[in-house]
Amino acid sequence: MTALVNPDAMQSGAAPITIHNSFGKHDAASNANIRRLKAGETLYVEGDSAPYCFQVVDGVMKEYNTLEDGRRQVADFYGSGELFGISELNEHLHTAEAITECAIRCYPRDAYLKAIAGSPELSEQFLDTLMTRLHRARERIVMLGRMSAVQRVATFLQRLSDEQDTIDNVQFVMSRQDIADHLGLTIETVCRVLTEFKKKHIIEMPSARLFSVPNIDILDDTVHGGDRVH
Amino acid sequence: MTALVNPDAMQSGAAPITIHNSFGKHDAASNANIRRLKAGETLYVEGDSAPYCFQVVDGVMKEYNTLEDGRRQVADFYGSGELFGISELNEHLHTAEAITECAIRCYPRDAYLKAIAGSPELSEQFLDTLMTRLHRARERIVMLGRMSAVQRVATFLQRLSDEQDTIDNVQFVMSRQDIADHLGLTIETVCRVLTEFKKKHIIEMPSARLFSVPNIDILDDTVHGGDRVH
DNA sequence: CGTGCAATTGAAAGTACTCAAGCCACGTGG
DNA sequence: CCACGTGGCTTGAGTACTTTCAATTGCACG
Repeated sequence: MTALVNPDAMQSGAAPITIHNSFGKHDAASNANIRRLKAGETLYVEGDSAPYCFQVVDGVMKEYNTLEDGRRQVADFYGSGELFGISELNEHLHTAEAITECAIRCYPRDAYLKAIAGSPELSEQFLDTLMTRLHRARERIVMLGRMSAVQRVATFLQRLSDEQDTIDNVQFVMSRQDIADHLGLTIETVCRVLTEFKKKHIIEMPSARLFSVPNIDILDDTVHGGDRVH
Repeated sequence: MTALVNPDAMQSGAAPITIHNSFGKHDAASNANIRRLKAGETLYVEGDSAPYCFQVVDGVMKEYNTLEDGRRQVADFYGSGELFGISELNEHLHTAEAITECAIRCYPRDAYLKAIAGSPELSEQFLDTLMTRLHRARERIVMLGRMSAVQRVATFLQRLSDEQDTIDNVQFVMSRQDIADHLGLTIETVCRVLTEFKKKHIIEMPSARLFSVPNIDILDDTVHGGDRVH
């Protein structure tokens, strides 16, 4: 897994959304500086020029788009170790905002690309990251295009559970609104589905920001054909 | 119309879905072989190992996923010049099928990756392709997550029109089913939206597989706030 | 001139959305 | 210490949009 500047970042269990990686040992980090953000603070906005690439050291970030009429679509969430803002051609295509308090490492893009060009190993790592991103994006396309609200929420719960590597007291790091904007639903629908899950004992929710999964298989079924059944 | 291998491919306006490129001059093509597919034929299936990367020489391909219950999601369409099946880590995550008769260049993946590693220029091109794919995917995420059926279809018509670089007699290369599966709609909804557009004179449809756009701006409005208005 | 598949249309049902109100935890100030 | 205001979450009622199911039409082909 990803080792980081700040060894704590990983163990602390603080970072609910996992990983991927990074520059590994290679020390392009030398000329990178750390930026700290409060929850809700914006790192860059859609249309900004993109002189830096970023990596989450600690905390959770989200990247999203806003439509004319104010509807939002959250492209992805990034947790400790993950790179983001890397695939920009010239300008940022999303807005990046801190969900929790964050520490972000900023790599000057030029140096970064040069480092990649110079090292086949680094280059491979980078390609890997990019490909993985593409796969994630495509999974989301399937979800948004062809899955019901119930399936989307169930899938999302799975993801959180996987990333936090537990079944008990999994945290919702982000607000209902963020979840809704990520899943292409409204906040109300997300709520309703969650209470439906509670009623069916698919999950327990000791508080609004925590859930447990008594039986993973049932959640799994829900992700797959679980609704649709009449 | 569709033209071919030859230089024409791009200029002729033949390839209905355009864009992007390829290995350029670099001759990794030397040890690549051409494979011909009939319409409807499958090049690879989700889960296949992925020893090759592909490039459309002529025709149009689609890549899609199938869910347990048979619902499909078309990830993307690829026209002349476009690379596909490139971002696979180990195995194919989609099924690739010919929509029209196709000629496909197949690059052995190893040679291909080696070529990339060896040439910074090639590597850059490849990165570029990958990034552009990611952007496309993310645009689709916004579409699927936050746009109405009307907006999705309008966006799709724009894309076709752009790619074929004309406003008159733009071709639907793919079936209604493919369009529906791409836009996350049903075939019926696609039809209804199209006839709605006809009635509103946003488009004309001399035949089921052709349309013209008398006034681009109206289509544009439709893509943006055009519905939602009460 | 059938046959068969693709596209279109209609009617009914369902799912998710909108708008609106209620709830709850928490922090502030009286 | 408790009333009050705030923000995030939940619930309810009604509606709008899409889907589902079921025909029907259109068109290419033998």
